Amino acid sequence: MLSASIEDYIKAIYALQTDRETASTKRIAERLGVKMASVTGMIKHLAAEGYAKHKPYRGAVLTERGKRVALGMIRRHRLIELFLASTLGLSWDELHADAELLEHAVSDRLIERMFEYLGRPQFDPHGSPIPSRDGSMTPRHSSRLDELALGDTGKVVAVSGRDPEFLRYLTDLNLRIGSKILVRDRAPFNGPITLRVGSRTIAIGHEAAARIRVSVDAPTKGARKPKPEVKRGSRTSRRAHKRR
Amino acid sequence: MLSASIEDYIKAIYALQTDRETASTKRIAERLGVKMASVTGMIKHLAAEGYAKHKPYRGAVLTERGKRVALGMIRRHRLIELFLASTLGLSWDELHADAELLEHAVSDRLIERMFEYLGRPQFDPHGSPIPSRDGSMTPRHSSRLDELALGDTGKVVAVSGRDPEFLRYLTDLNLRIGSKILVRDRAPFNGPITLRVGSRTIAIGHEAAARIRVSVDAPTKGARKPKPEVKRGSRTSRRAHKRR
DNA sequence: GTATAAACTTTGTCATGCCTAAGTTTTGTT
DNA sequence: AACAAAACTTAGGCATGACAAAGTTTATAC
Ligand SMILES: [Mn+2]
Ligand SMILES: [Mn+2]
Ligand SMILES: [Mn+2]
Ligand SMILES: [Mn+2]
Repeated sequence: MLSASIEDYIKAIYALQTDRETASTKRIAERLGVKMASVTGMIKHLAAEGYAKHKPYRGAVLTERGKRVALGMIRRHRLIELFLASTLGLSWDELHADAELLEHAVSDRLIERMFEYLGRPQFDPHGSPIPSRDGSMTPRHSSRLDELALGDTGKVVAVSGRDPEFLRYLTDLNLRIGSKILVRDRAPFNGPITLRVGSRTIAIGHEAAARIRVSVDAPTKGARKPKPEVKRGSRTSRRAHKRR
Repeated sequence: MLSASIEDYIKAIYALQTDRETASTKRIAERLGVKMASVTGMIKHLAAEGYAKHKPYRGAVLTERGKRVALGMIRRHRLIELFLASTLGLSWDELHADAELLEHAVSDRLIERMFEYLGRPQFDPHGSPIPSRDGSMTPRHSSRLDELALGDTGKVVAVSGRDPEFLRYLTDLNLRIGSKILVRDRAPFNGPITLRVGSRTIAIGHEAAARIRVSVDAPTKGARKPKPEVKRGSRTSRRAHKRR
């Protein structure tokens, strides 16, 4: 059995090597809250055990074996978050810390029971895909909110950061998974983005917007991109979504 | 924060000192699956931290502080078992092993959410009382099944051992929490006890019967004790222990 | 191209929690 | 009382996983 530490290191390397090609010692250390010396030691251990390859002074990369472990842990983590949200009604900002510990303690049997109980779900409460038992994930065509064009409409499908403060901030703004949005204005120089969310108009920083993933509606034929700050009728979206 | 090991040691000492006055090194070691030398070391550590008193060559006794920890852990353990049974529908033989690990990983916040979700329950799926936040437990007036008299009727309210084999055996016999039983026969020399359970008649060993707690019905005025279904039933076991 | 800074590794140390082997105390015979 | 067995403690060691300090490599600045 792998220790909780090892599982967390593997998860961290996986997450980091997903943007960049490789996970640097420094970033792993930051993510896990340990010193770089400890990371070097663990990378060597992981390499010795066949979970990762160590390129000295160049960081770590997971082997196939390591990736399998990582996806297994992500599956557990996300199922646990969804399970806690579904049963105890925890809000999305309360989930991560508990899941981070429980992922190492919940038995495989329990995980599979949760999976069935939840109806074989595809996504967790943050909109992230839940890897299947064999490690495949349903990908989703979505855009970063900060990259939408003026007038675009869409629906929030996922949020990256797991910082509770950030998630509560989004909740305050009425932004949650499924929220419909319309881009009203985009200030230049990485300035704030103004959105229509439900009946409210909000401004959100570039930083935050980049952490929000949106599925953009296909433009309706004949629909004009609305001019910014202009009063408009109801937004036209071809697709009939359940409305609120 | 206390380590999982320490929490398990404290729980073990609590359980052991509840029968006997004191928890011996040997029995703690057996219960936790470690060697006696390890137990001695840990007892000294617990004593140094104020959770227990060590009487060398005489075992360990928890301090008030230690007892508080023990009751807290028992509360967690039992709430987790009930929560898993209620949500995922795990049967009583599947609960203990998972709870034994989860009790160390679930946050206080989650425990309290479970407590509310479950409607502030008093008993776990094995019928054991769940300590309240302040450490008090609802006691229950019940008798060991092996001490019932011939003709007694009652309801199963709790089962001690947590061995899955044993619990599945009881399930096969139709014995679960709430099952109504009637004592049909008691063989002498610690022999089997014959019971009516629902519409079935079963025989259960003395050993097993001692692990089953029953709340005995008050005898109805005018009700006859049914005759044991033995023809030559006169070598009757001595009836009535502590009754009435 | 050299100097400095940043990233990284190596070495040695420490706390936990377990074990084996050896020694001590208690208990149970006879 | 005397001896053996059982229960227990002590001493020494090992694995894990963290850290600090010191040394090395790579990147950046001038
Ligand atoms: Mn999470
Ligand atoms: Mn974790
Ligand atoms: Mn249990
Ligand atoms: Mn435990």
